[in-house]
Amino acid sequence: MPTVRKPAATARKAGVREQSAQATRETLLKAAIKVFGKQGLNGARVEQISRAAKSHDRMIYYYFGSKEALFVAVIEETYRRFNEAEARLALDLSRPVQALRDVIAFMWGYYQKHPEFITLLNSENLHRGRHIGKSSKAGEYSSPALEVLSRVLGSGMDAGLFRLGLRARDVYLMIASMGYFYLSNRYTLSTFLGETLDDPVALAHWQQFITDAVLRTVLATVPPATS
Amino acid sequence: MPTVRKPAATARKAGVREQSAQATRETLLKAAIKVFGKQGLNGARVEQISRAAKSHDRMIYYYFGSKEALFVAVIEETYRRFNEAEARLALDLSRPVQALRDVIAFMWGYYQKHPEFITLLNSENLHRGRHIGKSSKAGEYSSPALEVLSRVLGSGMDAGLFRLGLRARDVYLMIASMGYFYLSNRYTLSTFLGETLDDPVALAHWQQFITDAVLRTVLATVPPATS
Amino acid sequence: MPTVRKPAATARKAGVREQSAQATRETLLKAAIKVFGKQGLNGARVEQISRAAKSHDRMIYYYFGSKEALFVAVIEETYRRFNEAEARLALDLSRPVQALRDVIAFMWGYYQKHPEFITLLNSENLHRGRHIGKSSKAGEYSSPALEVLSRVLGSGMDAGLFRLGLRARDVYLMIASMGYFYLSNRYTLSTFLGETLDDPVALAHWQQFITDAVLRTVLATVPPATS
Amino acid sequence: MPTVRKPAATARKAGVREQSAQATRETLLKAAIKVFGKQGLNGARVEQISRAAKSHDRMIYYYFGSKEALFVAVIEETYRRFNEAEARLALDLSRPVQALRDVIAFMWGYYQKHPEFITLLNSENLHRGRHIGKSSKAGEYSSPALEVLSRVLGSGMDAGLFRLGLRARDVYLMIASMGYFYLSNRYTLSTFLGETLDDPVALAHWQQFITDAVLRTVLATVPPATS
DNA sequence: CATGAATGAGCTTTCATTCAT
DNA sequence: CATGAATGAAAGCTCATTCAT
Repeated sequence: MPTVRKPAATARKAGVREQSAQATRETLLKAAIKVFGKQGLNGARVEQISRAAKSHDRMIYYYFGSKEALFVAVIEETYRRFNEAEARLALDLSRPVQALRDVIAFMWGYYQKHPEFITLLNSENLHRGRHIGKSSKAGEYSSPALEVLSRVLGSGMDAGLFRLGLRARDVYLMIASMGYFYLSNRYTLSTFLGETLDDPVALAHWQQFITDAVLRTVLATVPPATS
Repeated sequence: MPTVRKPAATARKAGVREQSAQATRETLLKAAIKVFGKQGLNGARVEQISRAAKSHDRMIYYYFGSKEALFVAVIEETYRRFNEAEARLALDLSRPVQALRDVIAFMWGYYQKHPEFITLLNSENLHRGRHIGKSSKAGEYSSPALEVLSRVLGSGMDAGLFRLGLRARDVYLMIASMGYFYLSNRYTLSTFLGETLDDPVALAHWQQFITDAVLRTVLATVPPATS
Repeated sequence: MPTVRKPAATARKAGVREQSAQATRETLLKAAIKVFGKQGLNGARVEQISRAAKSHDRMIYYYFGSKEALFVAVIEETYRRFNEAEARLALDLSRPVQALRDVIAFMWGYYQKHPEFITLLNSENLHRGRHIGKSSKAGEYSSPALEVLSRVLGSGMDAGLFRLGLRARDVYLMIASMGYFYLSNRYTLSTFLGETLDDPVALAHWQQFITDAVLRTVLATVPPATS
Repeated sequence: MPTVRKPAATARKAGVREQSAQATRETLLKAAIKVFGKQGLNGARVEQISRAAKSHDRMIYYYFGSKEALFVAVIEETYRRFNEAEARLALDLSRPVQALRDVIAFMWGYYQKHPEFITLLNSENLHRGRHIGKSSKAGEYSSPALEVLSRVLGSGMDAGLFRLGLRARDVYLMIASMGYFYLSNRYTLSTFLGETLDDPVALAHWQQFITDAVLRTVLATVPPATS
């Protein structure tokens, strides 16, 4: 079993060495996110990553132990970032409809800005979640957004705006589905639909449609036609 | 540059030989669908495929020219099957709501019965649609369902049941999204949501939710609470 | 799991291909015996072997699957050869003492002519017999010599020459010990004893001593001093 | 060329530092004996040793200069211990037969209690005694037991018990062979003989056999059957 | 004295592909 | 048409060793 170094947390002084060690590890991790996030686990090459980090293959094994372990670290970091971003989402619960629109906009935006997130999740699902399973942090991944969404829905129900009995999980999945799928599958969809999905107009239209669909699903009273 | 043989073209007599050749080709293709459909393009091994087909690596090169070309053939065949299945879908246009339910049930069912379809599309999208692009049959892939769905929506609108201005494409994407994403990402979602998505109850619930959401999005008049 | 080719035993005609394939496999095996037999499992390099066989690393994996599997094949082959040689040993059971001398001479000679045998056994014992354990032919390794020796001893006992109650196993071990140890450990022994063990005189003396010791151990009546 | 530090030589004050330095060196050496003694020179990993010593790779280079040099030190120390143990052997020369039995028992016991001794010697012989040759202490390795044994034999001869003309070296080699070989090769022998060699009964039997064989080889008059 | 970080050479192994009949 | 043998490039990984404090 390879020895994996976790940069010394116990170091008395945060000297130059530790900093640079941390830096190496982090540079590698960032490079790995980029490369894995473009090519998936299988497609990525260790050397590609180490080169992108201006380091050496060897360092990946020094800090992470194996390509797979690095991938696990990448998945963890990616989730962490996503959760962090979700946690930063400031919602005005007193205006449930707007809050819901904001959640949709956030997720749609996040997927667009972080294509590596999509690729990594696809790669991980190709492997049937094997690496998340291995992760010791698996428990911490549950979405803070779920809770927030739950509060949004609750406040909407209290206000009589949203229909009762809705589960945050379902609404969350709906929002995620519609955004994720569109972006993840845009290349085959392009061929299938015979049109571009990438241009700003198409993207805006789809955000509008998601929003519309979610609101119609959630609202107690049908809104008048929006488009 | 490898010479790719299309058996039918060169065979002198349409005899036993050609048949067995066709059979070999088809066995290889089927095996390739299975293997690519489980591991993706990168994860699949040429030998795995030839062994699954009880044939030899060499035959893959004989019939298809390269691993990638085989993958293209697999994608083509997979699309063909999907379109064929969609084409077989018999809808009663006089009952638009039921027809819509049937479309949803069909797609949800198809994804479930054909996990290789999902994996293949994911793999193809990972490669930004490179292989579909290479395919000469790219034009034939557009969904017959789209057209059917278009007619369903039209008939629903005519009957005053569905709201006007709906695009079949959007509704199709919505249905596809919600089914595909759920199944494709079930492993990471399981961790994320902290619950199983695979059991019959969960699956039935989600079909119900999709149906509900689509109907609410499409219907001119809000239905009373369904669940 | 790598696919290992066993050269087609089912080939109708032993054509050039099969012959050359067999040849490649055998050349690799012979080279492996030489290299493993000089450096042990750990010390040997795959490339060393393939180069010695004027073949390629790849071929080792083609025919044997892994370095370890090749080592297993080497151990098997080495045992096979040893057993074969033992089996060829023609003993005159009517002259038990001479027969015993012949067994001793044979084993002492075999160890000297086959230093790789010693090195391989040492390497295998370093690994606690792991590879022999893996071998499917493990059962076939028991020495034919044991049986022959058993008959020699029996006939000697019947003739009243050898003392009763002797076990062939013990005598065999004694002969093997004294020959094997001397040759296997000659380098450290040289230092330890401060003399050369390799020269013909020393070798002949030791054979004489082994013979003497074994006979004294075995004979019912003490022979007169031999040296 | 690495600078090898002999702590005692450079230490200014024979204070705490030197002691702890000596301690580190010794801990490393002990760990090295263990690891080399289990895996041989090739199989052992520098990191394994430093970890077993709760020290660092670097320290091995600091104190010994290289892995090989450490191995030399290990061989030296191992020989030293063996000689020391032999030297402690108290023999009653007035009872030559018993003294001989004691020598046999000692060596058989030592091999059993010190499997690392066997592995190290095997490893060293695999390398044709290269490291002992490098050792500056090579001269000191000759066995004190040889001399003792010589005296035992002499006194036995004087008493008319042992036959004349016996060389201590030969008897020593005989005793060593039969003990060492049995233990060193027990794994392959197990397979070869189809029986366990490790259990107490088998071990006791073999000690008995060695003793018997040695005595028969040495005694002037045949003893009556012992077993 | 001690230590974490870094390194490059080289190891075993894998893979898609082509050769030779 | 089919097949076993062969191949080279490169992948992931390991190791003893040295650097920089």
